[in-house]
Amino acid sequence: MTEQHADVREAVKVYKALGEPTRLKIALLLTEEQNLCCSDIGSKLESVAGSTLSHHLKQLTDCGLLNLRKDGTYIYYSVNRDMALKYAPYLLQ
Amino acid sequence: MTEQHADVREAVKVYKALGEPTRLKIALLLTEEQNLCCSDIGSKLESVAGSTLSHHLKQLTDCGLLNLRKDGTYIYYSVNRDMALKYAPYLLQ
DNA sequence: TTACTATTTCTATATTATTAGAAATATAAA
DNA sequence: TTTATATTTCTAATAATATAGAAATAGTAA
Repeated sequence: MTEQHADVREAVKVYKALGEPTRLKIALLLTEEQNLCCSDIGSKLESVAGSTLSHHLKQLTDCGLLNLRKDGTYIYYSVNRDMALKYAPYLLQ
Repeated sequence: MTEQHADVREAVKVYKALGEPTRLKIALLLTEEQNLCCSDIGSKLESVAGSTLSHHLKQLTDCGLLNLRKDGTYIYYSVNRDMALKYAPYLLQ
């Protein structure tokens, strides 16, 4: 394992996050339209419970792929383009 | 979901394959040194049973990330650079 | 305060994934 | 043929993940 792969653990987290259809769709939604909140995203997917969505969004933010901005009761999510470029530029196509 | 994301299912398979430490390490090993066989790879990882390794290699080839070339009882694996470039150029760094 | 909306946390369940031993298959070499 | 090595498949146990309902938390607005 070379120096440049010292971040294998981070990469695993990112790829694990993207290796699930709902989460990959969320990431793609957010590259098409930044700053969506949890309920916006929920309305663009078919039948995902709020608690499930929250779980997925946490995983995507925990690995660094999504940034969030709180505004009142809303949380707006956007894609961290540096992370996407590094690990999965496919998202940005 | 746009046209260019019609391959979401493929992407999920690729990212699921990379979202596991042993498999990511295998992919990284193979970008550093192409054409390793199953037992070569096994000897470069700590204590992974042959059956487990076989399972991981199958997942990596099934999603298209690895190519294989059979030679006698040996199977030599290499990274499919087009797939890596498309989904995870991080591997090739 | 009360009511309402957004999101998270708790909890439980169901599904999927990882792992490896044992047996099977395949090829090569003695 | 026998032996040895490489790899896969079968099987089962264990661990991890996805899911959603219910309850909790937090902010906003009436």
